[in-house]
Amino acid sequence: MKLSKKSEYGLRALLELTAAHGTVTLQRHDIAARQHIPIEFLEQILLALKRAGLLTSRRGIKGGYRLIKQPRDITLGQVIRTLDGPLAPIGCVSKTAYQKCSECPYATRARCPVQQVMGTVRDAIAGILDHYTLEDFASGSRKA
Amino acid sequence: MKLSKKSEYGLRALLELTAAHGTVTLQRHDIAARQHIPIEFLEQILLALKRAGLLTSRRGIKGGYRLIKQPRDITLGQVIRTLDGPLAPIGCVSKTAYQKCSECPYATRARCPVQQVMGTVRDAIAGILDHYTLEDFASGSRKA
DNA sequence: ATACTTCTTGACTAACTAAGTCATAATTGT
DNA sequence: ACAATTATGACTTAGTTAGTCAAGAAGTAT
Repeated sequence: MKLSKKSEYGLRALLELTAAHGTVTLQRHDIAARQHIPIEFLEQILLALKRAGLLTSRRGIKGGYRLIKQPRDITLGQVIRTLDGPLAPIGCVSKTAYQKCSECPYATRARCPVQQVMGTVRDAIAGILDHYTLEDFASGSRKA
Repeated sequence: MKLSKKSEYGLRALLELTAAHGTVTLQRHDIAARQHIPIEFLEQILLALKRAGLLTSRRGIKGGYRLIKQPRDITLGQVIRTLDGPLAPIGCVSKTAYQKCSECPYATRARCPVQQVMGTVRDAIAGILDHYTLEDFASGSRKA
C-alpha cells in the first residue's frame, strides 16, 4: 500500500510546474532545488511524464519543462499510474490493467472474498485520485 | 499501492480458519492445499499471525491451527498491518507508524499538498479495512 | 518409551524493484 | 564555436518479495 519515491517526487515536481504554468518554463535544477529531489532521478521522472503526454520540454539554453495540458485536466491518478503502475492493490481488481489471478481457488470472480474487499479498496483510492486534479492539488483544496 | 502475496495468502488462510472456527483445528497442509499456498511460506505467515495474537496452535498428531479470537473481533486492517506494515501510502500520514518526512520542503504538516491528499487516501483505506472483520470477509458481505 | 506427526526456528537464495548515479549524445541560443 | 541544457541508456547498490531447505523440539497415540 505504498507510494514510491518516484511518484512522490513526480507529484512534487508537478506542483512546481503547475505554479509556473502559463508564465515560465522550469529547468531541472530549479525543480530539484526547490523540492529537494536528486537531479538525475528527477530527470527520469520528468522524461516519463513527458512520454505520458503531460509535459513538453525544450533543450538548450533557456530550455526547460512545462505542462502541456491544463492543471485542471490532469489528475493525480494519471500521474501515479504512469510512474507507479496500477492503483489497484491486486491485479484481479484493476480496471486499467486487469490480470486474472492464476492460483485463486475461487472459480468465479464474484465469489472471491479477497477480490471483493480489494475491489472496494481500489474504488476508494481511484475515487479520490482520479478526481483530484493538479489544480486542486496545487491550491491545497480539501476534497475530503 | 500493492498488497503482497504474503498478505493475500494470510487473508486466504484466515478465510479457512474462520470457516473452521469453533469446530475443528486445521493443519498446515489442509490450508495450503485448499488455497494453493506453498506450504513453507504459509508456515511463516501463520507464525506471524500467531505472534500477533490472532491464532494459537497445537503440535503433535491431531495438532493444527485455530483462531484465538472471534472472527468478528479481527479486522482485515490488523491482518494486513501485521503482515505488510502500515496501510498509509506514505510514512508522514500513518497513524500507527508515523514517520516525519526528512526532505519535505514544506515546514508545517498542514501545508504539504502531498501529505494532504495521501492523508485522505489513508483514511479511505483504513476506513474500509479497519471496519471489515473476518466475519464479514468470510460471509462475503458487501460493505460498499 | 517410542514412533509418528506436527510445529518452530533460522539460514539461505533467486528474482525483482526502488532509488539513484554516471557518461555520453543531441539540441538550442548567443 | 561555445556554453547551457535536455535525452538516452547503461550501470549500481540496497532492500524486498516470494519463496526453499534443513534440522530440531515438542506433543500424542500406542
